[in-house]
Amino acid sequence: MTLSIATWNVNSIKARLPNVLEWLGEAKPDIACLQEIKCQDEGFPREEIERLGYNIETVGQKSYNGVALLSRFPIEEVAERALPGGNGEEEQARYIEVVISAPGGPVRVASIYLPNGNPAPGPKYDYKLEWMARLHAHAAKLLAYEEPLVLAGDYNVIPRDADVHDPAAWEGDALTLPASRDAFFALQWLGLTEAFQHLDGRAHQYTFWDYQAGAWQKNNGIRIDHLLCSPQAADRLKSIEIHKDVRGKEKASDHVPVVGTFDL
DNA sequence: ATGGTCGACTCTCGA
Repeated sequence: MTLSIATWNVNSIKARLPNVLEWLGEAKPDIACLQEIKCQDEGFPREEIERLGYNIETVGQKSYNGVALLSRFPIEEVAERALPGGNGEEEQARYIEVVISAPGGPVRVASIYLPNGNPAPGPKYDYKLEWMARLHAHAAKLLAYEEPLVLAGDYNVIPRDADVHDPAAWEGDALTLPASRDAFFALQWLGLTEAFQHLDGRAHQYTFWDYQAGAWQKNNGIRIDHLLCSPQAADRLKSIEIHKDVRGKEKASDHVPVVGTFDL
């Protein structure tokens, strides 16, 4: 039994609905983690997506951020609607974690929109690092369950120089700063496996191309959308694919889907 | 080439 889990920063679900429906219809992921839905829960186009056979949970926010989780299989529990460890009130909509009743057994999946952090240094960068520290603490707790777990999303971290077209152009950016990379690798040292590097690892395989300056046409991209897997998920990971062609469509998001398949 | 991309929204910010 194969289970496919995708992540895609759609950059507004309303602006992207035709693209999202087309892609879901073709790729047919079992589970899809969406980021930057940029709408409140009541504004999410549920019916159109439910019609394709998905159960839906959202954590929305007006104008900015917002995450969603789509699943062909029942969502038996919404474990978290925010990343634990925050101080509540000004919480941004960047995290949802669910337990899905997949045919091969339960799988815990989170849709993650990690703060961008620019400009760095500054309060936005501090918030990014604080958020990553909270994610580290929460992931440590989840790993103790020793269950299949996939933390999928826009991490806003370029792991290696090989994951950016021009490392010099990104020097000093919050997506490549050593503290950002250190925090990202600290998640892996906990025991999480980054699916792309584990199975593929090729240089210059990107998941984001800026709208500006002809970045897509010049293939000036970066790889910032990742699947992090617990040992119980990584052991069953069979493939990882970046759906690059999606970036070339009309009205494309600046990110493309990344899809992992598992024998689960 | 005196602009340069998009999306949400009140007009300017975030990415």
